[in-house]
Amino acid sequence: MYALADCNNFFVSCERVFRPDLNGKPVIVLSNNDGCTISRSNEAKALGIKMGDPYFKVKDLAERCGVAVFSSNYALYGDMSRRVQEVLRSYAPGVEQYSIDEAFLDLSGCEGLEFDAYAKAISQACLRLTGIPVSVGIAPTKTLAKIASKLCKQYPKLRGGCYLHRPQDIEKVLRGFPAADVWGIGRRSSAKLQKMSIRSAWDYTQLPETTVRKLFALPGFKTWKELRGVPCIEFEDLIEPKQSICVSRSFAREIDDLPLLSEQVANFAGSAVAKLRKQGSLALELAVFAFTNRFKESAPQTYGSQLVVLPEASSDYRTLIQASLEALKALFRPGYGYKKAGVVITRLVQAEDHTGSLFIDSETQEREGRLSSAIDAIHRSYGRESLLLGTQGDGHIRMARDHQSPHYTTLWEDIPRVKVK
DNA sequence: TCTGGGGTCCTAGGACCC
DNA sequence: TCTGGGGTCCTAGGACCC
Repeated sequence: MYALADCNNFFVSCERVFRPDLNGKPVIVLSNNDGCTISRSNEAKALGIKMGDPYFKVKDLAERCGVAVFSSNYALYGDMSRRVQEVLRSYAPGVEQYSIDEAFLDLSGCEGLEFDAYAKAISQACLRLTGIPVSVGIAPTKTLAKIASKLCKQYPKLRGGCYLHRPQDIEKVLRGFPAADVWGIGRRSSAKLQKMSIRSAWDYTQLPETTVRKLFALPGFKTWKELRGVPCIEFEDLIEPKQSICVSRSFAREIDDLPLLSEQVANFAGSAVAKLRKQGSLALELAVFAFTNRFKESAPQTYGSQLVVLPEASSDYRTLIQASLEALKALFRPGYGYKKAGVVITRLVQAEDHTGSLFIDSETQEREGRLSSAIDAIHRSYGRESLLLGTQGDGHIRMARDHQSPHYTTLWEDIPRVKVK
């Protein structure tokens, strides 16, 4: 058996932990730059605010209906997520953190348990110990566990826990569950199913195997089997190092000059390197991309990306930031207003597995390594923004975040910033 | 005026080999 | 009209997830 623990309206719930006056009221959380709606309370959903709705389109409605609006506060959400995971770990030998607000639990070896009561117990423990409401579904496959957890949100009577295992119950649930809402069936596949008059998850399970394989390939076939109770999506509780790391942002306004854009890109590269170093990897390639505002149809559009193959696998701040600036220079076209840019580092290798090049000056490398480690240490003690390289920006293009809550549970956000040239 | 960010897996097809 | 056959590796892009 697998459990899926899914935090209800997670970002909104995090805000409510410290603002209990907002329980029962409409609340939304916005993406970076206060751009889109990315989390909604049930009351906000009832008002018709959709996932991904641009804020400027729902602002009037929100003001009219007294919706509490928050800018996203990832320091808070990350910390609350960690707390929920901690509770979950006390309930299962294996926990796979699937996303910031979801985790799978491996319940093999727990066969003697009363699973329905267990699901409810996990949910209640999360609420009691973290303040976050969590829906826990238990079923023979991950895909069915996802569905079971969704049922908890639909039916408050389940009190946060649902055990779905008897074939007749599974059939009944799947008959009433839209195929488009199944984990693994996205927009494209839903459209195909729609055309075939396949509406419910049950209809999907009744398609012949060969049809599924042909039309929906291996991923669709796995989903088909999982819905039929045959587990085939593996449980992955080992945290593998990332194969690629991307840091990108939209800007509050368009940027048309290279020096200013360079500062931003240097910042993105710096953040990406910090993540790279944290997982103990080295990068062999780095790419920079930048593009104009695609919603502004009257303005000339451009999209540029540039790859740099590094001479040697590296996790050195200066090397990678330098490379990102060279790439940006190569792709930059004057006369365009860039709205978004990013840095992607790929071809990652683990530092301990890496065989160095015969032709590299190891003394220089050693010095670079010590410098980057010193930067890490300063960041750990005084915050990520306490020390920047001279090429990095100091926040000319501030992100719009007009509604951000305090960082209730984490440090460093108010440390004054020092720029060292 | 104002439209997010960060990942993984799979597959078709191209390049290359003999 | 007819244009060998079979294999591997790599990559870009599609589809999906939150």
